[in-house]
Amino acid sequence: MQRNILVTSALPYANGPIHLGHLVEYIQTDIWVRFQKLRGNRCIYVCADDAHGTPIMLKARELGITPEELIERIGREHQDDFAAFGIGFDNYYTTHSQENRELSELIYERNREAGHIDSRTIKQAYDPDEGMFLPDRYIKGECPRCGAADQYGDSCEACGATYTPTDLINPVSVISGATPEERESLHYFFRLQDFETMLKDWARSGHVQPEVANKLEEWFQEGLREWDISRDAPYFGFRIPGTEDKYFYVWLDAPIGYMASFRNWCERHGEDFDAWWDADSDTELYHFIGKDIVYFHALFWPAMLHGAGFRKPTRICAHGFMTVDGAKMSKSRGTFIMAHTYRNHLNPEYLRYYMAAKLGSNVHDLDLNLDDFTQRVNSDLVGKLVNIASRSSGFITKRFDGRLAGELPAPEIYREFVARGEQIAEAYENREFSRAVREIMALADQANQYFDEEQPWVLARDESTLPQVQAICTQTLNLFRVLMVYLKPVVPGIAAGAEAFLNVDEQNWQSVQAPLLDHAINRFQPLATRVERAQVDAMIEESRETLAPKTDAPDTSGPLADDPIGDTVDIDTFARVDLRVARIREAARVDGADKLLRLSLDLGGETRTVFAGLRSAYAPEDLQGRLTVMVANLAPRKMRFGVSEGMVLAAGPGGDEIFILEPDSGARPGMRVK
RNA sequence: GGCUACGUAGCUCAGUUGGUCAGAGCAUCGCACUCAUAAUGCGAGGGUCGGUGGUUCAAAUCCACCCGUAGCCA
Repeated sequence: MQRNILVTSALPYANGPIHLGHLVEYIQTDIWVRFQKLRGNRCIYVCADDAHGTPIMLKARELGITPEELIERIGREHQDDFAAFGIGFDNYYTTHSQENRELSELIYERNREAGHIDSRTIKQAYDPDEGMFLPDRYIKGECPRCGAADQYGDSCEACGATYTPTDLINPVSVISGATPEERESLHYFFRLQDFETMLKDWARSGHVQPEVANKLEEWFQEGLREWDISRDAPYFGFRIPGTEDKYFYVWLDAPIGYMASFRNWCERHGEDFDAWWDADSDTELYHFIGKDIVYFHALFWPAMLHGAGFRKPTRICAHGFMTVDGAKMSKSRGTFIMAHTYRNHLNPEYLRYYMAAKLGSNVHDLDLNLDDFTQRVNSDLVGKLVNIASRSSGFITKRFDGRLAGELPAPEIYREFVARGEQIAEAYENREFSRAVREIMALADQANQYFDEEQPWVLARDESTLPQVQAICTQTLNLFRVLMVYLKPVVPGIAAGAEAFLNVDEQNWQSVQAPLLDHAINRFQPLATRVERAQVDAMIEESRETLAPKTDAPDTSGPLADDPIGDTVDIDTFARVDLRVARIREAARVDGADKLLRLSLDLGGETRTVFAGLRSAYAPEDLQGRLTVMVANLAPRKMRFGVSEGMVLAAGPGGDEIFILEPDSGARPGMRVK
């Protein structure tokens, strides 16, 4: 029976380009969708740009254009990248659409009528210069617990404390630099707690992965709380009906964007939208998302839908993040790779294959190991798979005028290949792509073994055994055809090349039931070429050049824009800061502190203990023995872990981008820096 | 800090309910072959399954604690 399946990927935010981390999700989703279509199911894949919110409003202002112009421009870039990676959306739309406005209002109104919306006045930080309320991430100040400078309004990256912006010491608006005031404002809330019973039942009945269900259990135990769904003007989004200056929070209309994109598709294809979204619809709804947005998709989203009388998702499929060579993607290391940079150097089909070879149905992170990538693509795709056609087609073309034999010499092997298709299909269906790829490659090994055992190149030397050569190659090419169909969801481009070579129409899962016999094929041309490590290196180099912190002209989005040069000070003020060269004698992690390292600094006659927030960027052993610069006359500060007797100088925004200062060779501990 | 996961050969990963579970691919080494994009086939070496305790006749597999890694804390 044909299934009707609606599939979504999370909406990319319209303020920056697509990178390899994004692509894990779109490639995973696309493989599943292509598999469903290949199996003969009706599967519609929709997505959209997530176009609303404060960051987009501010980014547009920074660029001197309207938000509409910004999201239009970014949307085009996104779609261009997706097309290059073979992501076959049935519809790609934007959340800034009439359909989305109508559906957002409808879902809100229905929930409000059912009593699931509250409103009340809350206090919030307000930027008097900009005339706007400030999200937590747009306020910075000193951590109230450990005193670390330059921390965001919601949590401290140095000590991990969480708090509200009003707790910050010396808070400033990131936008204007003004000191935020506390002001009152009326906000609207979605009563998530009304849906507790329904959500528990839903979460426990197989709609999410086990790991996700565990996480949801934890949230249930903490108790569900209402969710603030409104934001004050100015805001780029949809105004809440019945208000003058309140807007829907971007996360309210983002998932509704899935519906809106689908409605847009329905209108253009004459499809009945309601049949897919009514509470009792028998269609399936799959959402592929990253593990970071489970809360929105497995709690808020089903609750909102339920409250508005719509159907709930069939399945939430969460995946992990991508790392490169075992570490978080890093701009300075060149491993923060944009989709566009990748395709300047490498074939997108290879990334699809590599990801498929490592993706399971779990939420584990996926590591792109660059050496492994190169070897795996060359070995599996070129050496094993494509090689089957390459090594057998020459005989057919040269000796038999491109014609396959009339029957298979080993039909039992062919039947086994066909039979194995069900296990492979099951793996695809359960999103166990790595298992599917393993099975396909095991069959590819079998095909190569068959060819080796039969030794057609020996038989070709004798006229009398020539018919056997044709039979063997016919068998081998038929095995190749089966394998290409099985791998078609992963590498659609290579599969299309194989179809052209085999001179057949577009293949589907059923096509392999009957072998290709007494049939003319085309001359073989390389369907995939080997990857050279130099290509990978060139890609990394380009990433580094494009994204590493720049030192030249001021950039509208560079460090100077984010953190403008401070007020002028006179030389005497500066001279009061006593900077000294110090050697790092010891560096060690601090138990209980995620961000800190304990450093023993030799000042040439005196040793100081300093706690520095370097752990996210440096391993202790990398620091030992190095020279650096410290503030030697900073007042000691008592911390939870001991007293810090100074401060080490470092640059960078944080995370893995922290760079300690190091004097030129020849400097000795204790020397003054001036 | 709390929580959710993860830590198995040099690398990337499989290992359903505890009992041929110590495996695969790649890499390395040897042999064979020459049809093929130096591709393929056969074979070999390599791991006290993060650490320490515990439960059990039996643990990579269950429990506790510790170490390391990632993410979440609305």
